Amino acid sequence: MENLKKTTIHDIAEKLNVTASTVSRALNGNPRISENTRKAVLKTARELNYEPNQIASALRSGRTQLIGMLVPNINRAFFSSIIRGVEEVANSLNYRVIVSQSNEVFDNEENAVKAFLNARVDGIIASIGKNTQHFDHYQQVLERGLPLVLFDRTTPSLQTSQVVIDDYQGAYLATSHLIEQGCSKIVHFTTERKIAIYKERYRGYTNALEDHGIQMDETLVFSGNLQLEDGRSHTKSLMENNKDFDAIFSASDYAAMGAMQVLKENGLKIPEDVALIGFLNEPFTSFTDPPLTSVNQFPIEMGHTAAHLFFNALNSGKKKVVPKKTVLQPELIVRGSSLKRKL
Amino acid sequence: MENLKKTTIHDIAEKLNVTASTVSRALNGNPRISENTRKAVLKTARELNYEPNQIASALRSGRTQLIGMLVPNINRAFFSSIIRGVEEVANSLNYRVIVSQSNEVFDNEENAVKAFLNARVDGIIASIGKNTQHFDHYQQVLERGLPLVLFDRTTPSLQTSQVVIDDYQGAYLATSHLIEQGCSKIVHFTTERKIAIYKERYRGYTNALEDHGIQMDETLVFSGNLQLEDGRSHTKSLMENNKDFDAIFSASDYAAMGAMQVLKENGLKIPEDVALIGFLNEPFTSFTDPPLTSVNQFPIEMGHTAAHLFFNALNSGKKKVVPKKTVLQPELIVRGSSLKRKL
DNA sequence: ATTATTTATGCAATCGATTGCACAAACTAA
DNA sequence: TTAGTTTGTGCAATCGATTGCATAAATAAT
Repeated sequence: MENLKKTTIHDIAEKLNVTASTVSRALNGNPRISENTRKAVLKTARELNYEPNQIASALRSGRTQLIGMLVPNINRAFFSSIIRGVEEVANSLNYRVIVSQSNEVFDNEENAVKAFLNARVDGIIASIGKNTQHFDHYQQVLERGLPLVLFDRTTPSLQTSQVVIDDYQGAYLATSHLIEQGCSKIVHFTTERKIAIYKERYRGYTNALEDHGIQMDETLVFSGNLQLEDGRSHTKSLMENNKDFDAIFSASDYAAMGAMQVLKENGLKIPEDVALIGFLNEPFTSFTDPPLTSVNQFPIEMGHTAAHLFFNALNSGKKKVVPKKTVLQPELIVRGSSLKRKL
Repeated sequence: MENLKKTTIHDIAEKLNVTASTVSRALNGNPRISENTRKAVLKTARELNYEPNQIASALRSGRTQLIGMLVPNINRAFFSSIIRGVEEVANSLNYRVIVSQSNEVFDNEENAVKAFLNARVDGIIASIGKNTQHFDHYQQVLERGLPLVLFDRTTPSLQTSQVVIDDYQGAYLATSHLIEQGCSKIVHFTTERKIAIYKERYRGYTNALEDHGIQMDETLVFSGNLQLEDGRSHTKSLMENNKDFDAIFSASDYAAMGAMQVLKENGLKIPEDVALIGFLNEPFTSFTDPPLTSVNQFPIEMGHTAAHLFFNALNSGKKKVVPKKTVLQPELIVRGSSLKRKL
């Protein structure tokens, strides 16, 4: 059949009457190898169609050139864009990314991390599951001296680098924008505020109100799962109770979408009767009618940043690096759903 | 510091006064090991917190438990859902998935495949880039005896398993539905029809027209990149030329969305004046106004199928398997953009 | 010309698990 | 009892590349 036998450094060595050590060094650009030998090795390598066996290299050197990447959901635009960002940086440095998803289930998260360690990844980039309460599995990663970078969903329990966007600022911008548009009775959709990011968004919302001298009304805050259905039911409940409100700031685009549907079903005009803002800038937000104002988290850039933090930690070697926390600034993308006054 | 030194089978062996061979066999369930020894090994392994080094195992056994997965774009719902599907199956079998994206650039595709081979993946699952014309890199995969499964974007040039949906059927269903809604002057958005899937959709469109006795009008077929902007410009050109049409069947949801925007901008009612159907059932399709009728490709199921084909090929070992082609049946998801008559 | 230094390469162990073959002990059959 | 099996382990090579240490050859210093 075909030439299935792969060529190794030994084949190259034999052909050139040198040893495998020399070939290895030549290929790795070791300065102790003479220019002539190096050239000969490279030439022969090409001729024999040599391709390094990364597994063998990994075993000996301890570096697999693999990054384990853990996300709650791979098929959500926000996360897949982050993966994309990480990958762009990683691939350019000849690293590969293994992806796993937790589906927000703690056991999956734990298993994925273990599987990564068994696969001997050089480090892990992860976003924590919604229901994760303890972090031993991540702690183990750190104890092995492997780089660990957390993004978006992080925890103060772990002493490690992380990248988040300024959720507070995003919420503050959104709420302020609504106020500037003349709204004052602003509803907020959030979720049980255990996770930092939702806490921060809530804080941004309340502070913006306060800074503009608007009295906060707790009955306008709804807590749920931030899915489409939650947005729908919150809005229905607003209507049924004849609540007086002129804007909704939702911590999620999906819930905002649910609100938009119910508002339209009830003949309310957006943004004239109720202005609407979501969070995350999901791809669909520009396709709704009216297009949905949202907060862009720059997921691809977040991926880039996560990767850079990762390689920083990786290259600093054994010497402990001070964990770095990068906070990206979000951007309010103003669209029709909140723009009452033509600028 | 911490106990950084990982325990190996040698540590277990030493503690039990047996050899590493025995430990290895015990851990792998080799029947030649006595029940007692096996139990002792497992117990000690647990005590010492042993975790197998997959790299060492991979080097010796030649199996890395890694699948290379290549997609054009990871942050597109269709592809990320397929990845999700593959992953679900792979992880349950203790395989990991390395993901790379080609961004439709041939060089990237080639490099990614090479990188996979260097990483010694056990096989590859891929969707071919739009502009890929030759397939040597994939041929090499096959020549090495590695499983290769193609999904969605495939080619007859490669003798290997593949999974696609019945694009013909999807387009036929869509077009027929429009006809049943009373439309007869049906526009089609497509792309240069080199890639099988678009050819098939075109064929489904024309055959449906024919079967319903409608004369095909070539001037109603627009070829472009199927992005939002393409949909917009095609539709504008229709309007400017005062074309007589009552429906659009787009081979992509994005182009359909572009059409929807322009139609609405021109005061046309959807579906009364123009009915509209897309393809892919992107998440946003249910959020547009009116919601966009589309063709569901069942991406997660496609991922499952791809994975199953992969493991079939993998487990059949050296003996050549007959490549299998699985064709999934699509489903027309009827939404407001095409539903003229209330059912 | 002799010693010291640099340069280029080889030697051999190593990473950790797997596996074909050998072999002792225990058991069965004749 | 002796030969023939079966059962359970050990031995040692192997996968392919890396790397600390040794060393021969070439060059520089005295």
